[in-house]
Amino acid sequence: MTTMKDVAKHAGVSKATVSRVLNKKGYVSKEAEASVLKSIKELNYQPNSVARSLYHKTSGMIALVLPDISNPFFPELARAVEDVALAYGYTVVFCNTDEEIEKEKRYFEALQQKYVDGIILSTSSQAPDEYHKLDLPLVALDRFLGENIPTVVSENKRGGELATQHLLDNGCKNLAHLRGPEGVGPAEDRLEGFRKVVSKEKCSYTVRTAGFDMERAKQETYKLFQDKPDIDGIFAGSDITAAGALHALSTLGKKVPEEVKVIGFDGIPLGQMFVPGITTMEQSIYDMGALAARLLIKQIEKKPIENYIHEFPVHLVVRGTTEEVMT
Amino acid sequence: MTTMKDVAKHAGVSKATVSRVLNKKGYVSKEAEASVLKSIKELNYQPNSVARSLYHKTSGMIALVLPDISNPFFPELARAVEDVALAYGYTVVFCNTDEEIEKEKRYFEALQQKYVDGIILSTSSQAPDEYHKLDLPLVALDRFLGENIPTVVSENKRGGELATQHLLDNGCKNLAHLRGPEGVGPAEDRLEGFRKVVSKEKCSYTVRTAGFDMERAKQETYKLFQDKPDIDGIFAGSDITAAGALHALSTLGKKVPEEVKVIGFDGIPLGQMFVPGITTMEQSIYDMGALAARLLIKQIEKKPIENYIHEFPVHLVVRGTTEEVMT
DNA sequence: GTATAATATGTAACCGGTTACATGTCAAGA
DNA sequence: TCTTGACATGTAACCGGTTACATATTATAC
Repeated sequence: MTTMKDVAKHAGVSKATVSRVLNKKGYVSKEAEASVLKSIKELNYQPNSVARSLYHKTSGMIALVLPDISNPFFPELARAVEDVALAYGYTVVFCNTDEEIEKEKRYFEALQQKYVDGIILSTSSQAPDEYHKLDLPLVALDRFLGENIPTVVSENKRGGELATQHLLDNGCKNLAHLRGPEGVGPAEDRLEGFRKVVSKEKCSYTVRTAGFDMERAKQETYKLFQDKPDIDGIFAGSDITAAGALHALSTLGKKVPEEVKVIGFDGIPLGQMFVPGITTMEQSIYDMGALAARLLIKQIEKKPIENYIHEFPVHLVVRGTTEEVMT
Repeated sequence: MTTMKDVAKHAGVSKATVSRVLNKKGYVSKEAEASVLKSIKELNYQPNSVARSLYHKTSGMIALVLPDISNPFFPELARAVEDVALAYGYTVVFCNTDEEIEKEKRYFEALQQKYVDGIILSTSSQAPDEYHKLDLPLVALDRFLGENIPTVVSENKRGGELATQHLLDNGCKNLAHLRGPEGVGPAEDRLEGFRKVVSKEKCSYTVRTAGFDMERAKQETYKLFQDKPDIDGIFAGSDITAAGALHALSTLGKKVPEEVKVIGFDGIPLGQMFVPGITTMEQSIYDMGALAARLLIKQIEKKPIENYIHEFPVHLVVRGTTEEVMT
């Protein structure tokens, strides 16, 4: 590896001058600059970013902390973050916490020691205070961590309302909501939306906790129909949950959408791969990830942030599980 | 941030002694050690890994270079890599190249400047020589890059054979293979397996390129049945491709598995979420990722590697798209 | 009792950049 | 002609660790 010293010697100048050329800072004569640039080329010099980090106390790295990249909701988010990061010259480190506090803490320690410039959090295991203690630029993505942390979320409550309304509009009389994990913001908000609509419309309903897990959703659906065989509309807390429900319904011999209608949430690609396609409340997953990354980089670069809460609209995407549509 | 200097002062020793305590290297008296440890606690000192990196020319980071994390094959792989990395104290940086040489090159530059300790490559855009020039520990994952680069792959050819044979065993007479992208190793190997069986069995067959893309697979399937309406068995190059085919078949009104049987490849979770479940050649995705990470770390830590080529067996998982099974 | 080895610790250089500061040149302005 | 400031460049300290080397003390051996 050629270092700045080598370049300096080769160009017949001091390290300082080389540095000035590289950073376009301070005064450098045309001749010196030309000479340095030539030497850089000839020696194929690449500045060492670790040395730079040490001095500047920044690393050009941002971390993406999420529960589990193999949950299909996250890859697209991660992809968006990485695309934006790349465009701005940042590198993305990713951390799967499985929502375990211990793992999260270990990551935070390691990340701080590496001078990561900021963190995007899609988990919420710890108390908000902990996050502030980090004294690092943060962005909350798909979670809410506190007033003064920039936040990017979907209109989950409204989505819950719209999804529920969609079932009712399609003639469902007995609704079930397979809700996401307790304590997880978006899941709570979707439930709230569901509650709001069913109580206003005074229709019969039930709520079961299915996490965001396909297998569990399947089991809960079996139980659900054991208890309440007349359910004709299911609002699943996620598309994965919907897939689980559809599985169970298929086994139970219930026809979708004729006998039971199902709507999911998220708008992950899985939904349109399914046959029939899963009706869902689509989130702008990629855009959310991209915005989160941009908000983080803004903070890192000390640029002002106008809004702290960014709520993305959700869109009803009607597919085969609620209406018989042409494919 | 407290530094070693602070700790040294507080403990009444020199930086060198603090370093010795931290690294358990060289001679340190019991008293000095106790004093240093106490100071470390009291000052809540955390060593700065950037400074350490600068001296050691290593970073404790490994990079995972893949085409696109939002391709459902990769999240599980990434997860496995990250799990192992975490266990060994490494951090994972991830890089989506979209199989573009330019992107890949930019990443490599950035990674070298950051002293990444090694790279796991699930892409193959560049010529093998380029990879050797890096002079960094490498592991090829799901791709073959050269004899002397440790490689972790599935038995793709054998998988192709087994999948094809499974269709024949189930009575298919007119086969189609929706092959993966040209030039991509696993896709070529699966095709080779397909060819081997169909030519031996002398059955009618056709091959279409569908990439690993659902929409394209759908379109190719439409075209396929336009040309050859009597196709009764489809070997899709990936589960995503299979999903696309199933979509098209549903639209075409072809009954699966009665009229047409479909088998995919990969064993991604999508397959079992589907109704009917997608029969597939299952790869040990997680195990492959985990092994790749271990092989990389072995190289980084200069431990001997016994085998350079690791071929994981594939397993036929029979689901609803080839046989009518109980769910 | 002296040579020798093991133990203990500090000093300073180094990793590869960045930059405050000192110094020097040269041209414009008084 | 002398002052002043823009321009140019080098020296050295610094970021926060690590370690070769020097030095000092104590224990062991002969």
